[in-house]
Amino acid sequence: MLEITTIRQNPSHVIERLGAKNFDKAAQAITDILALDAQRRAVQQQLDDARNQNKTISEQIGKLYKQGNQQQANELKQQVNTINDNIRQLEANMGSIEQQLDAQLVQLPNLPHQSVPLGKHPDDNQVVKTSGTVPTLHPNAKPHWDLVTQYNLVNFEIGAKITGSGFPLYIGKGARLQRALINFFLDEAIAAGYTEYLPPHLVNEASAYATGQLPDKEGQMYHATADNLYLIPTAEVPLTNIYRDVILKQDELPVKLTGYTPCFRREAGSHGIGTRGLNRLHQFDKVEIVQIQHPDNSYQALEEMLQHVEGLLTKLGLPYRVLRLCGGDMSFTSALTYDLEVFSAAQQQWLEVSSVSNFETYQANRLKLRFRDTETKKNILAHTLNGSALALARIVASLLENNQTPNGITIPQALQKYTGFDIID
RNA sequence: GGAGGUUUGGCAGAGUGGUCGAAUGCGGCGGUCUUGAAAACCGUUGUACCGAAAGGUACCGGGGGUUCGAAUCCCUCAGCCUCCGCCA
Repeated sequence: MLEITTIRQNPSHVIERLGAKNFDKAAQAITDILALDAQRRAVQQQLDDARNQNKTISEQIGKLYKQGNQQQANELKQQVNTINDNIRQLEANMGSIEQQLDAQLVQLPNLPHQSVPLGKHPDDNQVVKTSGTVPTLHPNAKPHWDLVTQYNLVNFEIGAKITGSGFPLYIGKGARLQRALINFFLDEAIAAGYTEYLPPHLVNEASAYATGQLPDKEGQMYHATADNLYLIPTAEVPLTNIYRDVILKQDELPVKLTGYTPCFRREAGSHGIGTRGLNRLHQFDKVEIVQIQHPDNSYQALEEMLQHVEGLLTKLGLPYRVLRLCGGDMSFTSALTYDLEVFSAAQQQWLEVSSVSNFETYQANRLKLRFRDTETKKNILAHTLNGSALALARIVASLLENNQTPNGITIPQALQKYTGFDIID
């Protein structure tokens, strides 16, 4: 959520930046918000005054009772009753204003960073780098959804029988490859200074709200209604919520966390081309990296995280490209996002395997995640960042496709000590 | 799932209706003393909102209620602890 002070101090800048994110009616929204903000402050002043009167007189009543002066005390009670009627009205007023203000603020997306390219569609994303070479496949090369059947690595039909479509069943070397990738990614993150966590896979409403899944993306999460818990769509939610309502010491920054979790996404309404096989699932595995940073360092940290993910792809020998997302394609909560896509040679398609974002203070504001500035002694909202490092299913898809040979599918060198085998045949 | 207990500031721990935002201790920060450190002593030490400031308001697990007045009484929800049941 944007900070009200930012809006108050520089409304025209906010409107301009919201425009860069293709947010309609930014000017109207900001006008409404400023009006509500002014109302809120005026009403609060009145409320504070009224409460002060209540307190002062109540103290007097206490003293009068001690002196045994019942009659005068009763007179004052009448006065307080009138004040209390006023307080009740002001409170109701205040509640409604705050509700409206909150409803408006929650609808504002984060402001995009200056370097974010303008645009509305994925075509407007900027390719900032392309790396690695696309392999030349043999004549009988197949897309991964055929390979997994040929080598009995994944069975979608049985997954569908057990649960439903989009819940694959990994088998034998297919399952071991998943496990190997998870361990590889976690070890790499630990080596880069991240602390490993194994968080809960269901979260409560407050957590989902704090990282921005609620209220915007309600329908995209699985909801366990009996207990009002949500299945996590990404480890970002539990990992970032570790630091909800926390005030860090400045020297505790940066905080670097990593964790593996399965991720659950309803992906309501998305079917068809580009969703075959492992390309798009309701459940997939992912290792996430999260950083909590001083505002001065967050963009440098973003570049480091990008490099970390690039390093993983390089070690796996996968051709990839880095996109800087345009305003229209970025997530609601992000200020700057890099997407990393690998080229899956048999389906001749770029697959998004990672998204690395700086949220600046947008999440921290909802989380109430701050640090105490050693100089000014003030509590300042921290910057939060996260990235996939990496999402497994699509990595598996491209590994299988790109590394297939007439004799089997080869395992990248870096992964072999984790898999315990070097070929799937 | 059943029964009981508990939830107060960074931590420990008082407070059971009237200057309580909250005693005291520990910890933290600043200072005196010291060659330096420790000890001792003195001071200071929660968060948020409104306000130019003075100052004001809210917060004692969350929400609601009673009262002129609630950390304190009532209702309700949640967390933690103990015992029982069930169970990987």
